[in-house]
Amino acid sequence: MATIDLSRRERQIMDIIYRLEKATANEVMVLLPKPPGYSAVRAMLRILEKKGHLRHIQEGPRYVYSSIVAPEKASRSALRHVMSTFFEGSAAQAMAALLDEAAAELSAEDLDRLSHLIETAKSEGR
Amino acid sequence: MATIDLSRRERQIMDIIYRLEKATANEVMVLLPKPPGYSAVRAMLRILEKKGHLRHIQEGPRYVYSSIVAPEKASRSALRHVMSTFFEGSAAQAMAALLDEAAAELSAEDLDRLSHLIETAKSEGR
DNA sequence: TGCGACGTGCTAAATAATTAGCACACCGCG
DNA sequence: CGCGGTGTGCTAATTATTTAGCACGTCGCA
Repeated sequence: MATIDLSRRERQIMDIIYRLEKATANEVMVLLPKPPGYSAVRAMLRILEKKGHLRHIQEGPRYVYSSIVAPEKASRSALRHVMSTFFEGSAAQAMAALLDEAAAELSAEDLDRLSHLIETAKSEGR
Repeated sequence: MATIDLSRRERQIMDIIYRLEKATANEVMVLLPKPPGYSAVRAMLRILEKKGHLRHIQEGPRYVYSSIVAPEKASRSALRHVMSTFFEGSAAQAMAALLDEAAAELSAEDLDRLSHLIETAKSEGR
């Protein structure tokens, strides 16, 4: 169920596919650290599919792979994992760190939107 | 520089050590998924130390391992990694997801604190 | 038609990760 | 003392991962 029991290459490939949403063997290959040969990548994709992490559709002549679990769901468990590993499971701490880390790249609009989300959460939480 | 080129066991062990801040071989072992034998764990710790990911101090009769990079720094890059993998590099999107995912477990105080942090960020960002 | 570029699957070899085992040291205590 | 428990390091074997190679199919085009 989790990225926690994937091998190194498997994890690297899953990351790429999450980032791209869908990808061919070639696209995966070029993004891989220390890219192996083409058939190595294809073999890994086939393994990941057999293990139930990926599916493929045939698009024209080639396979396009995508994740079985919805990106949104995967992102949630990635966030949970970071929370539990580094922030004692606290979302508030994680958000604070995120805010601090990325403050420079957040626009005023981003911040307004976030304020608004928080206000909404407050009123719902009562 | 990142967890991205650790093997599966190495990653699992680093996660545990980040979570605990510091840990002995025994502590690591019991938390490991499908725990291997004791000497397997010690071997991995030694390898991680040699690779420069861990250091140890001798505490009484045994070694206590901790991360070389400060937990705070490690958490930042973990967050960045999640951001770039799942949220197109956007901290705002990541925070929104975090808020949504964990809304139920956030107290009113948490939310107030976050509002305040955001206000601060707004005024600084001008 | 027939060749080259590109796709696939499968398999076996090379490499890396993971593990257990042995040898030894130190301590506390009957 | 001397033995059991717990710690360490190192090494070699097992097991898993990762890779390249081969055989084959399809398409487009000279």
